[in-house]
Amino acid sequence: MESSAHRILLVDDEPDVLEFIGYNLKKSGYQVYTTQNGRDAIEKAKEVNPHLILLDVMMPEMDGIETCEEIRKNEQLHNTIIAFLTARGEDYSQIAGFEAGGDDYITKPIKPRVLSSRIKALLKRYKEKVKDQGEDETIIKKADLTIDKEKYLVQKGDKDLVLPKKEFELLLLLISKPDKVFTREEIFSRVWGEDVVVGDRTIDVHIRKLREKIGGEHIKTVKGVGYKYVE
Amino acid sequence: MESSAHRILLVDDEPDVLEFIGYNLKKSGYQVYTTQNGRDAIEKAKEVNPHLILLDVMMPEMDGIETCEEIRKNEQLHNTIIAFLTARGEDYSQIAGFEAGGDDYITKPIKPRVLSSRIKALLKRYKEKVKDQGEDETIIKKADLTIDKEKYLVQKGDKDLVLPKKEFELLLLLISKPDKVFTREEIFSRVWGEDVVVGDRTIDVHIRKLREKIGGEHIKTVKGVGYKYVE
DNA sequence: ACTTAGGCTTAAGGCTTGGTTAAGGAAAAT
DNA sequence: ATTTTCCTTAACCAAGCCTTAAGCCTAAGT
Repeated sequence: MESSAHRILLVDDEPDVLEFIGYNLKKSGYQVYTTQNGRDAIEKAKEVNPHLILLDVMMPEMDGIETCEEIRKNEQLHNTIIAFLTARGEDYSQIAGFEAGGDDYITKPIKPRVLSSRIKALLKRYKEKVKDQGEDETIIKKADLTIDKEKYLVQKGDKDLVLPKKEFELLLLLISKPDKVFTREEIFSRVWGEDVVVGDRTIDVHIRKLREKIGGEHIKTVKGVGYKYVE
Repeated sequence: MESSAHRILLVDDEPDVLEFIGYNLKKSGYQVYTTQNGRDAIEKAKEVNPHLILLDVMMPEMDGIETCEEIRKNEQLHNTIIAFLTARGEDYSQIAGFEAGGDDYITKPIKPRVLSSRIKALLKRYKEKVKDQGEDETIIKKADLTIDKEKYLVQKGDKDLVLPKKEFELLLLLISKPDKVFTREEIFSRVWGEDVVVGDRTIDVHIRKLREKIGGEHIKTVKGVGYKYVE
């Protein structure tokens, strides 16, 4: 029973808080882990792969923001939901929190009832997040194309193609939802990342190379909107 | 591009504030509408159905709280996020604000960077709110028409039509409220954006092309007023 | 019947947007 | 250190969407 419950990692430097919140979470049926600082938190997170991390912002040595950024760097923990705990009135940290990749923000003092419903909502979101990416499948087949995420390999018919990273990821994105039009913005943010800035023509060039390799009929342009993959 | 961006309605009695914040929001890619008092705000809100309303608390005649309560009475605007703008230190108004149905509370003076990340978070919340209720549908069906926002595709009967961007968005707008008459102003503001200026005949031409493609019987002209979609 | 207001139609150009190519720099492989 | 591959940029080109302009049509008012 325990192992099927949701795992929550609780991080705060004050033992009283750990005690109090931890007790309430356990009572609600969660599997609770605790640490008292950021560094241990990262270790523990890698170890137990929690569904949700509750992270105090104000901690000595390594604060919550920093810890969050560190956690976000870990591929394995990509789906983990992170929520910050903070004292009322620290507006500033809220902003930093979202920028660091946090998903929510809970102000202390914490009322158990509030916390519990908030966490329920967060875990619901977790499920959706995971479902959206859905197919963790390493192999995708579409028409005459076979894509192997793990091996970074694409087969067209019976020919093997080796695509460079950017081209591969672009293809993967488009093919993940056939017929859906991806805007340039979407493509940038999913393939290049939020804060990388590259010129407008960069996508075109990659699209062109893809068309060259997998056949132009599959990738269609919707002018003024974006690109899509069709069978 | 315009109509697919998030719409923000900004309400403040000081033109300077409208100018400053408005400029920054536009730069961040939002579609911005402004009014200088509560009564106009309610009108504008009904018209453009914004995702987010930024509402100054201190305004002559009808203050932000009152405006908020009024807006909350409107069923159509039930999903709209409302955030208050207020000078630091007016703590009492914060409580009143939440009681009136506000979702957040932003203190002036406003730093652009702070505002932008705050708004990003708010709009994220909007999406969840809407998704929970299952709105924001990507597929709309009306009579013999099927419109797929995601695929940017219109099906009439069993024929696939690919509409250019402006035509597509125009159709989307009209069909979003069948039988409602959209004035030319409304259409300009929602499809072209607030600050784009184009001649009067432009809409006619697009309407004509739409009629040509989806059948003239669906789109009716109401002389002197505007256009509407009927079954 | 004439006038006028408002919308319809058409075609032509401008202008936005995407395609193409080549070249230079960065990164990785040898 | 050298070579090769990959990514990005820039310049130019092509396509077609968007807008405009001008004349036509219809309905309503004079």
